[in-house]
Amino acid sequence: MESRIERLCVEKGLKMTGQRRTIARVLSEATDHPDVEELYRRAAALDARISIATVYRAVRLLEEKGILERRDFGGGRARYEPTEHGRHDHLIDIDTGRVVEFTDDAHVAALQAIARQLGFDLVSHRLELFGRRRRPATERRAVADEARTAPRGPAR
Amino acid sequence: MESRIERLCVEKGLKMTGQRRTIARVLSEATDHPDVEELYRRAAALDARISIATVYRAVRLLEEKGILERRDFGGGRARYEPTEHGRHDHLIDIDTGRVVEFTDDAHVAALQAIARQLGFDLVSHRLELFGRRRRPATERRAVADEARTAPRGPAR
DNA sequence: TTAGGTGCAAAGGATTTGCGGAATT
DNA sequence: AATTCCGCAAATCCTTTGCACCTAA
Repeated sequence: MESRIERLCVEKGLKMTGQRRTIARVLSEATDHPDVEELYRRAAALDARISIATVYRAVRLLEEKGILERRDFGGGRARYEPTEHGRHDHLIDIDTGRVVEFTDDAHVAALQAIARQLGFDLVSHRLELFGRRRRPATERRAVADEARTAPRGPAR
Repeated sequence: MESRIERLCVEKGLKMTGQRRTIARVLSEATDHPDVEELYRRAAALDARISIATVYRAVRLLEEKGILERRDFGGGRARYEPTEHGRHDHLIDIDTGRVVEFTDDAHVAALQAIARQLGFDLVSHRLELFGRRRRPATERRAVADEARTAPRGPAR
């Protein structure tokens, strides 16, 4: 069967080789935000005759075509996700690196106002929250006690 | 005279060499967000016997000491600015690359609420706006007309 | 004196690219 | 058949590091 990303590739007039089909499938099935290395691993598991250079070329091409979006969550490597129509931002768990998506419709208007105030039209924005998982109530009390003694500064 | 950053270095117990003093001065005088290459250029102009490796080592050290903050505005290279107490975010002019700072105190509470709702405590965040300079009123009308005909999508 | 800094050049990690051969349209 | 793509290895770009030599404290 034809994956969603593959369909988009065809619409854009891209030549569909076996490798590209595999990469498209991996991307279509991904629910996370894999980096190139990870995409390569997943693609190679389905078809061993794929090189990482091809993966790099594919994500670059798909980004140019607007099918993929490149993200940078720190850590030096780019991460990718399929372009969606519903805009969303990301919260990164600083302990595990896990990424949670959320929508912030309520804020876009506020951001536009800020930009306008500075003399700009808002074209796009990047909002990332870095957080730490909250513990259950009992444990949370202990954490609060600890914090009162030695408050931790903002991390990064 | 002793620059502001140099004073902070001394407070942190760093050994003040000639190179480091020069870099501290360049940083103290910067009002923008230079990358390492640019810092190197400015420092070398004051003291030719500085190597770029030293600049890399200095910014890394100063970041660890909390004197500098590393920024990533895309483009592959890190950019630096002195740590300030008033928290601020950035608006990047997509046409010129110029960076404008603004404060967003009003939003922090809202961001905390979002994080909590997702089960996290907010540790820090990154907010960047990408915008385009607004034109004067007469010209703006023309732009609006144009937009009504062919609305432009969110850029990147 | 000595712990820490510096320059240089080599090493690293992520990403791109030149090239001859291969697969798609 | 023409165009586009692929694998491989070499090349690039930004950043870090090993080593032998300085220098602030």
